[in-house]
Amino acid sequence: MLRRARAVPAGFVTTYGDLCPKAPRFAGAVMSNAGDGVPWHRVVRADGSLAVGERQRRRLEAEGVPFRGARVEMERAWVPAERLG
DNA sequence: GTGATGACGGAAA
DNA sequence: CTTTCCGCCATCA
Repeated sequence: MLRRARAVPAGFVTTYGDLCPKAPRFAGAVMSNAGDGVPWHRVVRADGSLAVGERQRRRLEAEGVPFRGARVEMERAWVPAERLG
């Protein structure tokens, strides 16, 4: 799970549901626990909205993640967890 | 063992 | 498109 999160390249994002389809909430809890060492900012909700806050958005924009209003353009930035490895 | 909660997701109105 | 409601599995009190 965390392995996938780490495999997400800069400029792209994945979703909690991708990392843990059976318990997406659990994925979030794990990320929080993981803290640093994982690009947690590249993990967003399935609809592209952010879960953490402004901090996350800044990081994503800095990496060139396309935004549409308050949400990420999943069509462009979403990389399915399956493709990570 | 039980009940409540959460960095979520999908369906319905 | 937005707002509501229920289900999911693991943790914690």
